[in-house]
Amino acid sequence: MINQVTLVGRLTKDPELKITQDGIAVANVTLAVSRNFKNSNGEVETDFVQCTLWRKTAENTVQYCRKGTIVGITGRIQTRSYENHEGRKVYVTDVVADNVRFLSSKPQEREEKVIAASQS
Amino acid sequence: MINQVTLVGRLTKDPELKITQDGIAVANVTLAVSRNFKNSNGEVETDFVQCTLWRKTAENTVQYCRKGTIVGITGRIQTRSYENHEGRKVYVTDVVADNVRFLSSKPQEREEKVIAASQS
Amino acid sequence: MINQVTLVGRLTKDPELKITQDGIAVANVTLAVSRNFKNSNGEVETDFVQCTLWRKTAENTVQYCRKGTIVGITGRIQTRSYENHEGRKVYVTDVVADNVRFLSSKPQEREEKVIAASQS
Amino acid sequence: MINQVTLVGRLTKDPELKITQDGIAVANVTLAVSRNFKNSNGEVETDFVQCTLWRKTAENTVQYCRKGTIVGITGRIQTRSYENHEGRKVYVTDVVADNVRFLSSKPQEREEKVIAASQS
DNA sequence: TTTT
DNA sequence: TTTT
Repeated sequence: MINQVTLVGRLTKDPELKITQDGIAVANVTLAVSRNFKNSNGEVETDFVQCTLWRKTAENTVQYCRKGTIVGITGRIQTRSYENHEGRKVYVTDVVADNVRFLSSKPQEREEKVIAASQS
Repeated sequence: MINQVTLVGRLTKDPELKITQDGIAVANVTLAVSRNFKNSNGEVETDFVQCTLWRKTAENTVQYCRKGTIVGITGRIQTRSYENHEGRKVYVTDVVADNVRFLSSKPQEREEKVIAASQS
Repeated sequence: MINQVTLVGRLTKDPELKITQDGIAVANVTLAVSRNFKNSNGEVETDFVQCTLWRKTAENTVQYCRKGTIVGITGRIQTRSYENHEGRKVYVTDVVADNVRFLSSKPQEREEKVIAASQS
Repeated sequence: MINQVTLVGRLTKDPELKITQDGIAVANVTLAVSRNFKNSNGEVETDFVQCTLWRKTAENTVQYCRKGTIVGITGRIQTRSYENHEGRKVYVTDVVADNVRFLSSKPQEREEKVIAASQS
């Protein structure tokens, strides 16, 4: 069967690396994907799509991308469920990336931004 | 920006037509998409993906498809949010179809199944 | 950058396995993909798309598929060029598969068909 | 059946508008799509994919894009055939776009470049 | 809440 | 919880 997703959009935040209990690198990012048509109010709507990146893909994205970077992601849709603190089953759907491409010109390094911030 | 999904899988239920307050036909279906590799326990895992179909697409799917029909869907991922009865914001993610293709041999009509059931 | 193709269609012929000079298995197949709208003459048009399968993917397809089998292929578009016998450069475009899924019910074995043919 | 292509790459030339005999706008462009892995010589290979754009899509692309612009195209693969001047059948495969997105920062206007050229 |  |  086929489950294939292609996204191009902007990162809504600086991506952050987490490490699972098994020592595997992960990053959860959300992509802002603006549509190319306007709704009845003349506004461009944008979809916000959650994505999960693993290992090298996560590490590279955290290293090379920032809030606002345009990124191309291919992967598949996945729904996981867990029990919340009230014992209710909660469903979470996201795109598990198998590939991430960096499409916008190299963003500022974090260091530079920190310096810039400390000077303003 | 790009937000493009292609799915091929089986309907987990007979699809049902609903009509919105504005008189528009909708159907919510879920697709069982088995992966083509096995997990560490040697089992084929399957992803369950929720899809929303509108108008003619909804009507045709309800008319021609049944539980188990193999269906190809193209569309885009969308996340909506609403407040649940406890006033908490709940996020729901699904695929809004722009096209549905019927890929398995014509399934039994509902009538036939009712007859078959009443005879067994 | 992104180069991603998803096809679902029928094999136009029984697939055949070839072996390259380096001993690698290949199969060249063409997929008949009918469109889901009619042209101005009320006919459903169909696109014929050439695909190249390598190694295990080629072997499995040759083993499990026949003319008419519905198959889902994901891959990328590639253009190769070569000089023909007249020294003219010829360009050939096809889809290099990274994945093939078998979507139609198991087709007849070749042996069975041979037997059937010899009995008719 | 399904025939779906997603490309992100750079235009190899300034796109040009042509008008068919029926008065319809067309543009033929080719996209340079670099792969994200290296071949055995350590080089990044790039695929060159021909695309055909129609009407508004053609007009907008010619107006807003230049050689080098990063562009996202969705569409379907199509093979046409024609007889060449020697009476031989020639097959041409390209991607017929149903959507084009402009992904790189606004490129220079053609006028500006002409001015710049005339001043250097 | 899951399909063959 | 949202990006330019």
